[in-house]
Amino acid sequence: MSSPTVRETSTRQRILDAALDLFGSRGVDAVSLDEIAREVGVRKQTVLYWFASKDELLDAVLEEVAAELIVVIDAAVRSAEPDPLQRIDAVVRAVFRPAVRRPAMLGLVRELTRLPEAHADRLRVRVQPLVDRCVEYLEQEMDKGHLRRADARLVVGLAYATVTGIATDREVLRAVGWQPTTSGLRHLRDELRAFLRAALAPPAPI
Amino acid sequence: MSSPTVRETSTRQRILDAALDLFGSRGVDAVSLDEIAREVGVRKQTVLYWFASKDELLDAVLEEVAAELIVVIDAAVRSAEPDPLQRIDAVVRAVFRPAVRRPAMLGLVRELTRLPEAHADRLRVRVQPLVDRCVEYLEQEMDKGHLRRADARLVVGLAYATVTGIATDREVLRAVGWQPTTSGLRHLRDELRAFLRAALAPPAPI
DNA sequence: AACACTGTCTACCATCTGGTAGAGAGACCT
DNA sequence: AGGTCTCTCTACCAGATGGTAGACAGTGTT
Repeated sequence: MSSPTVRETSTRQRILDAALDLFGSRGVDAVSLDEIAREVGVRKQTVLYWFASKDELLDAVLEEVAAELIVVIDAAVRSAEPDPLQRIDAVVRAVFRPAVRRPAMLGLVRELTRLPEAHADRLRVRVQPLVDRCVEYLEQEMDKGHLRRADARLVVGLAYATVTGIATDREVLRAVGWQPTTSGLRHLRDELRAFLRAALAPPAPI
Repeated sequence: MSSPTVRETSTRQRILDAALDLFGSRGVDAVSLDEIAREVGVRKQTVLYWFASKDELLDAVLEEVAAELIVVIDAAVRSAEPDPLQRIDAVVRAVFRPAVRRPAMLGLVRELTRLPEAHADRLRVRVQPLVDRCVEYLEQEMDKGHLRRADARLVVGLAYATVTGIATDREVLRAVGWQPTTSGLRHLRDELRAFLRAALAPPAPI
């Protein structure tokens, strides 16, 4: 099909990347095809050549987000420690860097709520198995007493909300006086880990 | 000035309300003045009569959000128990209902990150004192050993992110199979409270 | 009766939006 | 050389957007 000729940073891919960043950081409706094209250094009609419509472009972007999210999280989940708290910690560490570096990514996930259901479903369906696996795992560990007893489904949602919120809501961090320096980043990550660990740990440790 | 003649739901106020809901739920850029006007049952030019421009309307909306947020949170903070965990619990309970009932409210706060700084500042400046007071309070309680020792500023940010995220990210809740029924709501609220309590409680209780 | 003020409206306008039609340049194939 | 295919472009277009100008009706005020 559209197998690349030489460079892998094909026009198509560059459009996808630019669209992800713009959609995620400023909102889908607020970003015009002209703007995406300008960002890539190309005309709007070139964008429409690769993606028949804005809708189709958005679908492709969501597909990419799903793929990246799945890769990052799945890898972290698999290669982690046996202790659930450490395993969760590994996921947070793995997610944190890309999330803060590229807030558009999670920003786009957040954007889902504002999108027509058809689009939202496209991403949700892909991520769903991952969520279900997480829930199942948490339930097992709760049963074993390794995690605080709670509704595993909602705990997944709550933990996700915490991570996403802190990674995307820059204004909130500004309001509490946080600075986006390197050490600030590390500090934030560590506090986030401690926060989640405390929220998930069983009430009476060992 | 624009003191209402008879009904308090003046055109101006109805425009503000509609704008808040639309801006907050769908994004500022994605909502047109025509749409707001249609929602109110009036022509676009009437909107522009009350607010000279979309920017000015947005400013007024942000001002209203700030006022409401401050009232709700401040009241909960003041009228609460002496124990910090119970006090936090009271705040969560107080914020939760309006937040879930009118997600546009917190949605608009989230929207700040996407807005020009001038607008973001307008709200942040108003909420800042409240944040500072919260931080100070948490620090005191941490010193007394009533709360888990942590960076109080970031803890405020994290707790806020959790509440806002769970209240506004409907898609996430759908993904974990949550249903917006009455009992579902209560259940969600209780899990949220337990989650935050665990995240903030000191490691060795009593 | 004349006037001014208030609030809503109709009539426009320049600009931007997503999208169509099709030209043109280069690469590849025969 | 001729033809086809791939990719990017210019030229448009219909509709929406934020905003201006000003008409018009109702309500006091004098």
